[in-house]
Amino acid sequence: MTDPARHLPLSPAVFHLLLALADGDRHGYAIMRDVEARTDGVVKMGPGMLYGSIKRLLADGFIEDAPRRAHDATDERRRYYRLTPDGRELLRREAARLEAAVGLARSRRVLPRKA
Amino acid sequence: MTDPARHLPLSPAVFHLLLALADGDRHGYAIMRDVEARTDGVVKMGPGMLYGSIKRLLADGFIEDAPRRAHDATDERRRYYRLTPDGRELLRREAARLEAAVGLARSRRVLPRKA
DNA sequence: GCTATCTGTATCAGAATTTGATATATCAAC
DNA sequence: GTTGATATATCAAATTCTGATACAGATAGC
Repeated sequence: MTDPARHLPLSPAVFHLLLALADGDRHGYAIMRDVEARTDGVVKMGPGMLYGSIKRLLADGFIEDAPRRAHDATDERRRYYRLTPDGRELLRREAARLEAAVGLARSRRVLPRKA
Repeated sequence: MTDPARHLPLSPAVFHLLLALADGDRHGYAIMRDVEARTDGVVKMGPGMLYGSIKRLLADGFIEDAPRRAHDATDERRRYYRLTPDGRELLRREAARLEAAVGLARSRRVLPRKA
């Protein structure tokens, strides 16, 4: 298993890329749309960022190719990806790190105290 | 005022750099120690990252030089920084973004539901 | 006094990442 | 059949990050 700590912290783009795969396999373009929609356009995913990050995550074993889903055999072009167990663990750790960062921001009064 | 949205999202290092200044002025080396301590070493701040980011943040008006504090006039070398109002706003927005990202992670079951 | 280590600021070259454009092709709608 | 959205992919240039280096004052131990 690739040591996850060496890959932390993740860039915002990579975090959201992995997060887009957390609740089901997606192809590249769908990842891109998901990320921009869920972050209200704050995190932008051009094709360079998208396929560059995918290539690296594949090489590091955090995502892998997923078999084409039956219900959209319509579009031949699509290439689907899924999280590996390592990828899910990496994402979980990064999410925990972000949670801690938010807690720090709260304790330093950058964010209001939680209701 | 520099449009804050253009600078979001922040890199983890820059976020923690600003956060280190949120509860009081600090000099470079103290920022470095604060960041590494508060993130348990996950976010590493070498001198390149530190002074490179400081230079950019000064140029963009998110931090500024602070007058030397009276109680440590002992060390002549130190150069203190403080957040500008824009810097504080930028930090607040980034913290809000992280909070939203954590919420997303929770809704996708990457993190357990909040106790 | 001497020396080692820590503190402190700063820059630089090389590596890695990100941006933005470009290329190519399929698909859906009209 | 033409347009625009979908889809994957690569590339050069810009930016950012890493790790080393440099320099010097402070501190602690011997």
